[in-house]
Amino acid sequence: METVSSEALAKASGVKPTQLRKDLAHFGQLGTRGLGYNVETLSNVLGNVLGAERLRPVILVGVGNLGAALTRYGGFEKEGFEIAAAFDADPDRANQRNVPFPIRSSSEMVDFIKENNVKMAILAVPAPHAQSVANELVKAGIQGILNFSPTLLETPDNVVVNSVDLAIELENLSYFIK
Amino acid sequence: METVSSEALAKASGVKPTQLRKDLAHFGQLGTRGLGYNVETLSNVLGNVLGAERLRPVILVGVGNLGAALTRYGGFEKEGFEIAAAFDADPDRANQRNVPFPIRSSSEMVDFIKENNVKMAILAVPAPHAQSVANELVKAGIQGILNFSPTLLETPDNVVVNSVDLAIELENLSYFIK
DNA sequence: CTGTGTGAAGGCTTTCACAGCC
DNA sequence: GGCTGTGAAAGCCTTCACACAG
Repeated sequence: METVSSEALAKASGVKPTQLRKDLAHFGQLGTRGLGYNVETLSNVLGNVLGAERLRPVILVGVGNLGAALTRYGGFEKEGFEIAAAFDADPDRANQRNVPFPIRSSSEMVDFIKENNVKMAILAVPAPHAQSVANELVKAGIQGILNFSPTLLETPDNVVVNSVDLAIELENLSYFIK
Repeated sequence: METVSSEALAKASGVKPTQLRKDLAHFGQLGTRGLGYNVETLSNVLGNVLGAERLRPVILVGVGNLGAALTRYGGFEKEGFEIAAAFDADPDRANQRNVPFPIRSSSEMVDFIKENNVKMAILAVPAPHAQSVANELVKAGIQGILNFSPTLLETPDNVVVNSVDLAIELENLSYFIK
């Protein structure tokens, strides 16, 4: 399969063909009229746009129930992310959750971030600690935080936060039912 | 604290005061000019809107890494949801994850949904099984699915799907970094 | 003839400005 | 005077219609 149409891509991703074309047009003239998009070219361009050409290191902070599940999740590698290290305030407790790699003490976190030039962190600590840990992350040079705690994080403008609140996601659903 | 201003609520939730007022106005004349919103009244009205006045039962389907973490997550009760039951294709394997309540076999799922009039399901099965399990859920009467598998679920129009793809959430973040 | 790229139109959401009520 | 409710304006995103290239 050499080429693919906006129609096929749209169906696969659940949007309308025009939408997809408009969006792709943002990144240049990617398609060929009458033919569609060259699969390899498109894949490369999007890879660049998303920064997926290299394996991007991410750290996990907080190895409780959810954090431990994330280490075993496996879906991140597929998208080009690698959990470079996991940190917990109590590594011994966290190590009992048979996580596939060693868990370090939070005290080593800042140094690790700086030494390995890590830019992204997954934050899965209890809500009361989320803000203070986020502050540490920011100070250490983290630029993006995927936040799983039900907290509104305050960060400088140059730090991006993406929050996933599982209870709120259920609430969203619930609103539309009956 | 009897009343609260749109400004205070806005700061707490990370939106602008005008935004918040416009949104609340959708549900009627909730505030008092010059005073703000009565906390109790507002809480009751929003509770009704969101259907939070009663504990809404939800079932969990798929008790793997992520599913098990969700059972221990605890944040759902706070929003008025109760995991009424958990199902897995292999309950024995799943039971080893020390989940706080018994896990039933998938074969009992459809009956349970019908008997208990369950309307919402959390779907945390491996991607290859997501669609077929979703089909079963829909047939049994489920109206809302919180989908954690990286799959585009096909469902009838009267069934609402809210998908959370953890890898994509990281990807979103990544796009904004450097 | 097929299927992309794109200006224009349309629709939706946010913000503004201020009238109106406590 | 303080703070909500709301029409109007602005901004943003989606959809349409079609020109144009292969």
